[in-house]
Amino acid sequence: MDNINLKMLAKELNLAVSTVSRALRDSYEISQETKDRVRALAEKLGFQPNPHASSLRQHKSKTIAVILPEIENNFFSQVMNGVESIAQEKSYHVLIYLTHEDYNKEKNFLQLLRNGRVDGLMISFSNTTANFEHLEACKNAGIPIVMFDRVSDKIDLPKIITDDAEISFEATEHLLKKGCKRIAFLSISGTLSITSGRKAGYLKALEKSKIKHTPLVAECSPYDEQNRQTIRKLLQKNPRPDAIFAAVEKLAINTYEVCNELGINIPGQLKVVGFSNSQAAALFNPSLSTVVQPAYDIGRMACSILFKIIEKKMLLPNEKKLVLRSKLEERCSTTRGHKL
Amino acid sequence: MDNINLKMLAKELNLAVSTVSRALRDSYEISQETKDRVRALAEKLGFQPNPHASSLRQHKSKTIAVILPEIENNFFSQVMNGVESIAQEKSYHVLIYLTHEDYNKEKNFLQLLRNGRVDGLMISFSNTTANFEHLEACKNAGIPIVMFDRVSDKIDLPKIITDDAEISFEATEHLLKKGCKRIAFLSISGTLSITSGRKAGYLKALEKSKIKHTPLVAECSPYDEQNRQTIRKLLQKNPRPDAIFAAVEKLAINTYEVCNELGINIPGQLKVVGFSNSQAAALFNPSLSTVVQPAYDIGRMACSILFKIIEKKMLLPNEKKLVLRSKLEERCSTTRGHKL
DNA sequence: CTGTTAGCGCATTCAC
DNA sequence: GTGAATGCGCTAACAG
Repeated sequence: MDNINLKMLAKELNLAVSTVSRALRDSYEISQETKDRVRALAEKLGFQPNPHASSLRQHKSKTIAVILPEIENNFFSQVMNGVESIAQEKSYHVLIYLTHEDYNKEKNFLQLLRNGRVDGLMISFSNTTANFEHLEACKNAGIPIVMFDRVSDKIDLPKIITDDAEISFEATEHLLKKGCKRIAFLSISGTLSITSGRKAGYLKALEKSKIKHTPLVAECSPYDEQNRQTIRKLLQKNPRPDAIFAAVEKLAINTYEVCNELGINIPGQLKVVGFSNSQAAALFNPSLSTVVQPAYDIGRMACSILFKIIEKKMLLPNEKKLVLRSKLEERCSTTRGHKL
Repeated sequence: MDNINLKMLAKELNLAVSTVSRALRDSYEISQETKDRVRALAEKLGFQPNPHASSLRQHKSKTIAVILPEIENNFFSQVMNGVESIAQEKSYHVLIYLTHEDYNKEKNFLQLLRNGRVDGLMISFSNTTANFEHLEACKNAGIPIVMFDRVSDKIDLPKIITDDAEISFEATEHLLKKGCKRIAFLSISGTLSITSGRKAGYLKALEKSKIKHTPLVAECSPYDEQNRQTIRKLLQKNPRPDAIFAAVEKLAINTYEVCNELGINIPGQLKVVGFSNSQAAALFNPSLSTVVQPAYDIGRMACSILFKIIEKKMLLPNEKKLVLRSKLEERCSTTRGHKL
């Protein structure tokens, strides 16, 4: 029941603790014979070195942390998948923290990570995060950090992002090309980098268009019912928007729900395009045109770069700010159709 | 840059290390004045105790591990969300490990957890897991363990599951009631508890029905394209099944994809019901009838019970095997309709 | 109420 | 090649 440790192995083998330690770590100073004996016994007893002891001793934990706003979201779960794939290659452990869009939680988590618990961390900010002292504190403590997706330019740290403004411009132009004249933009509240990027792309496309209608921007929340209410109001305006660009997956879903409820036909009366990483978007009624982010790759890249920092390798210039490209998938929710 | 530690605080305050340690942990033996002084300085310097040192000393890590087959799946991400909510209440850290349905990875992960890295662990088996020695080893090492969803009766450990057989019986009867006469059952391969439970419910419903057709069982894989191929073959049989019961979310999605491809009308030519925890199932074309599992609650319960074990509290008899109820959501993919 | 001392289990000097 | 001794940073037992 009590865990075996080096001391027990050493006693059993009539060796010194240090010899056993070295043998297990394949030190060149140890004879093959001794290594074999030691390993055989370790194997037999299922010896597993105590990670806290070696972390304490070596000042490294073989652990990284990922701080996310939420996990019930295809984007973030795909990111996690990517992160984990790299961590597994490196035999690292992964701690996961969910802020639920709460700055205070984010702050507390970062505080807990400030003393050796992890060798590095990756973060995507909550939408209530307005200052970055908590991250600065970790940075100053010397912890390797990578930001991804929801990042900040106010901190000098590597970031992995996507081409939010460009792809949003493209998505909005796509709607314009389909004949839309009153396009609404739905996003989560806050001053998130992705929100402003996506909004900028939307505004730029409107600006560039002949129509130049007043932008219709609605800020949403993390709560489905609240968002449906916001969307209901938006769609009951007169004149009604003829398109919605949802900057976040769940808002596209909420839009569909409200349209079903109000009997608004997509794409006849309203065209919809939304950010989404769900395979199921193609199965919606009608199939949803989406902006797909390379979520898995974001996770892999962010984690790879984190390891480069941990291993004190030099970062290439483009690795300090890596921009991956999203893709617009045109489907039936934006097809040109007769109004019903 | 160098982290502050108790020794530095003690020196600065002209106190003994142990006094500082006790003050920070609010020991009753320390005077209020000293506590205040210590805390003020600790606060000022942003002191955070080294977790490895205290874990080593106290033989506890304030960390639990969750071992999952995958995360890109609404069921598991909701479970994670539930787990995390409890862990956060307890101020515990959460390590996540993804087996990707690979027994060897599962085995390696468990091995890494066998020496103090975590205070407890939760696991849902991979579908390639056929023996449980790896878990037994952890159990014998005295690590608190809870199994959830994909569990095994071969090990005497607390399990949180859902009423797979009952709800599958109900789902199959639902299809029968809608007039289906050749119902196929799609599940992932392996000897998973959930697979056999769901299959048993399906078989029992067929058995009980007047029709008693030969069961149509198709085993699928983790690979979308392979599964679509399996489903294609199934749907090109003559006579063709008139219903599919998908025991796992992604297989329902694959079914829709194949139907779109082959021009098979749902629910006209084929009715579909699938396990799914996706909010978006209601937006499918047609909306998908689903078996919804209480995933978030599974996560919360599993984690709560794990903490009861960690805290050495007695488990109530029903906490050793807790069965939560799933719910059948009837939607358009199973409405009675004229064949096209 | 506070200080001294002794490890937790491991990796790393430094001896021999 | 191997062993003995030291300390990572913290907590706890024992004094006083």
